[in-house]
Amino acid sequence: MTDLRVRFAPSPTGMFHVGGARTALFNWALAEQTGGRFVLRIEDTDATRNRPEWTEGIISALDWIGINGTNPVFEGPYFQSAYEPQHREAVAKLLAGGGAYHCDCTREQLVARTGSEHKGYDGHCRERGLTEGAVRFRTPDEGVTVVEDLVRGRVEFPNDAQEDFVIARTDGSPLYVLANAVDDITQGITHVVRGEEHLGNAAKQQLLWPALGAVPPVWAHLPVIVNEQRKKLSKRRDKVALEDYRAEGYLAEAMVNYLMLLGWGPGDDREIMPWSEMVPLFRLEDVNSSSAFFDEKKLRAFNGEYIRALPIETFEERCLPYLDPSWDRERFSKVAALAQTRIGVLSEIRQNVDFLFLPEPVFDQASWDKAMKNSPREILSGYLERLDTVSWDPESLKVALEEVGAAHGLKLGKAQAPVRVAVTGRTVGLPLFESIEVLGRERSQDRLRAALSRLDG
RNA sequence: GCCCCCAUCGUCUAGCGGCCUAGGACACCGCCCUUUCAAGGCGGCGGCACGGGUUCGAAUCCCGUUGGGGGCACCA
Repeated sequence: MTDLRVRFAPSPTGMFHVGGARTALFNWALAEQTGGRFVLRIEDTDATRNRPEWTEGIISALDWIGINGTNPVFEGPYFQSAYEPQHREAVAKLLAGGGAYHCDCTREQLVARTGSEHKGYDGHCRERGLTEGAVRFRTPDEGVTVVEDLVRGRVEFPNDAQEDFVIARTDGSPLYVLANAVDDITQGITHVVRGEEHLGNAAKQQLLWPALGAVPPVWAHLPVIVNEQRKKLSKRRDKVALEDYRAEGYLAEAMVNYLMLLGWGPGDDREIMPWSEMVPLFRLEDVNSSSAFFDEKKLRAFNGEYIRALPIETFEERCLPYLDPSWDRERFSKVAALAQTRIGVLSEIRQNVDFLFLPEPVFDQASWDKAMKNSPREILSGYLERLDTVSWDPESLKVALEEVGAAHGLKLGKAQAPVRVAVTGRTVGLPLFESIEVLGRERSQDRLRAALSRLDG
């Protein structure tokens, strides 16, 4: 099937959602695997939330996760608002063919007639022959509407529970369900792959497509991504902006890998897998139909894997945005490899190496207290003295501290604690003797002296 | 209230009637390695929501219950 056309149709909002990213990725995988096309359509019909920079944000977010270019073809963006004439034309056509009718009932009148807030429209205006008012689509009264969904199977919607829904407002402007269907038809979409929250729309659109003279697409409704409370991810309470993860130092490859595994798996026991290997394996039929929790812990573990797999030069470059520009690049290079196995997100690089560049290490009292337990003065001053003459390499620096520690009955594990905090400000971090080596003799000694006077102060 | 979807370790999943004593990954807990912390290695904890069927045989099929979730706008 080389004529597959999928689409991703976000409405422009301030930030691009990880859920949207997964939907886009699934669509993109399908396009790539079949040599089809991916069309981006910005659903901007709601003028109240529509700014040009939102669209740019969506495009750059998609670009970041590899959705761009010509293989497969990235088509668009199209703007739904630009197709309003077609939408109106479709409404007119439906009106003319009897598939839709005008209605001037107000919400209040409807509730008064049916005696309920939840009954739905009662068909009051069906035969009134109005020429003005909102436009309602005439739905069947009996039987069922069937949506054949690739991830959910056959889904049946009883028609008696489906009201004649509005497709155009009183002022003539078309509504989403209609516009969305018209655009999909116009743009030759063959597979509609979107979030589960649209399943109800599919029931309406399954009716709309034939009424508009088109054969319905293949439907696939993906499970929602949820938070720890099992609620759909919401921008209000959850961390959902792709950009935030990117800024923190998550690699696109890790994000893509993780997102693909939310609702889908390659079928074997592998999880860390490059995009190129996932694409040929991807099948909508294999997508899970139950909701999936977005687990940042696991994402971070994946990210760590990808970070460690980076060639060292690449790793260093990727770290640069998280370090001060004034910090010496060569000095950083000397410890980069040591830091690479110690971080899960790029932004964590800073706390691992800052002591090499700051005039004084960043101390926190808890670490200090914890490390200055066993003969700290003796260790510090003893080591300070040894540093005058010791040969400047990690092994010698280590042996020297071992000896100082032994003189006070402390093994290296205990003896290194006060030195580590004195030099780096922290109780955990890069290997100590490599750190001291890179820091240099004078600065290391300065820090030991400073720690000594801090102990007395 | 109505419609729809879903249900395997805490989490993401493998499983699509016998290969299951239910596999992997993340998380967690030990041990090893070790100058701290990681990384790495080894091991452990932990699950088929419940009740009925169908079948020689059910995590897998059917029904029900319970529990979650999504949707019911002249929003998208």
